[in-house]
Amino acid sequence: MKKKTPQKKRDAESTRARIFECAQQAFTEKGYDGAGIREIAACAGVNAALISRYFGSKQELFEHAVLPHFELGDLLDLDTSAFAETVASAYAQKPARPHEGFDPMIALLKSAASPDVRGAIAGAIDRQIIGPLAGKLDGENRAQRAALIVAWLGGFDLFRRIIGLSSMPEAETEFLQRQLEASLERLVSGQP
Amino acid sequence: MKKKTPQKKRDAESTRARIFECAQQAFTEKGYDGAGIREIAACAGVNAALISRYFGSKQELFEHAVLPHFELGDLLDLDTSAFAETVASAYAQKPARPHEGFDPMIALLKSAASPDVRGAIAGAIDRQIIGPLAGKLDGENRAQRAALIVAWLGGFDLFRRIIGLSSMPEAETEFLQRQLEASLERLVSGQP
DNA sequence: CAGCTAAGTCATCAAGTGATGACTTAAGAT
DNA sequence: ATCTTAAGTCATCACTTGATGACTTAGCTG
Repeated sequence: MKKKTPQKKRDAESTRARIFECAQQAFTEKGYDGAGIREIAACAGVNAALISRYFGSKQELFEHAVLPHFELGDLLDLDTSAFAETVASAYAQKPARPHEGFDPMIALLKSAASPDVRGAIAGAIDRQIIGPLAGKLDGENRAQRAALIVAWLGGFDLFRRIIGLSSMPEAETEFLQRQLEASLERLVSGQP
Repeated sequence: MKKKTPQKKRDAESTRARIFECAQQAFTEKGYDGAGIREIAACAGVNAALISRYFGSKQELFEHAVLPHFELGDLLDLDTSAFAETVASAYAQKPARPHEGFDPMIALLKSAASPDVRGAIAGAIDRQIIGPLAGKLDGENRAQRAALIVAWLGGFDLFRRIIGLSSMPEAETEFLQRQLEASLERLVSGQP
């Protein structure tokens, strides 16, 4: 949680961008409840009141800074056969414990308990992840299978990278990846 | 969050029990950060100061009231073949949205972001769940597989019952159960 | 340079946090 | 009946939280 680029003064656009970056990082580190407006403002080199002025409320800041980044991105371009392998590899290789920088999944998991943003989070996931992902799948119960994929990956990140279970450490990458991949494969293919 | 049994006066033991119940319920509903000491005290019909006196700190209250209930219970008696089916059925049939009463898994998930208790949670899971569960399993990588089972169930509960994804509603019990069971089966048996 | 507008700051509010030490009071023992 | 000890209360501290309205100041335009 340090200051970013040395701010050239009075440039609303870049100030806004700095606030975004700092908010993303803070929400990733501490979750919605844990991150304070003043802390974010300090990181951005700005007075806390400005954040309220720009975004109206902490809640809206979260919604603008974090929620839009719930997305599949490149993953959408993969064909279904490569999907499970690619995603499993990506998740298993994320660093196990100290995550620095913006990670939307971590920010989501750490903020899920806060009633202020829980609804918006659910909506964003449904719209921006489950929907598109379900669209890629074939067979039956696509939306449910998409949701289960998200839940599986979320649980993985939560217990490995946030709670930090000692049985899921850095070292075990390959084994974890294989297990993750096998379950994803099932959900992607939709076999009974 | 209502008052419980009408307190007969000056019975330390029953007061302690009332505080425990209220704390369990409050932590389940709002998580560690969201639940306040005064709120819990009010529910127990007791002054907030008493809680500090009894337990020293909110953190210790959480550790005594919630953590000991992370346990497998009856599940430990099942043979491995029945395990996946039983657990999948139990999890799929939990009510999807408004959970009332103490649910250790929900309390855990909602409190995982709080640095005050994260470490203790990790320890409790490792000791009280992963350990015993790994002991039941055969084959290789038992602890890792046990951890993945917990992560899978945790993710399921988190996205279905806390975040409330619209694709995992009450109705879909059977389908979700089948998917859950299939993945658990793999992790339990340890096949590649 | 003058002046206007947007960018940013300041002081402050009201509410709520967990925690503490000194107090009161009820219940059981003598 | 009194006395002691434990059970419970009260007032309060020191802080933090998000939010607001009035203020200052920088930078562009004419």
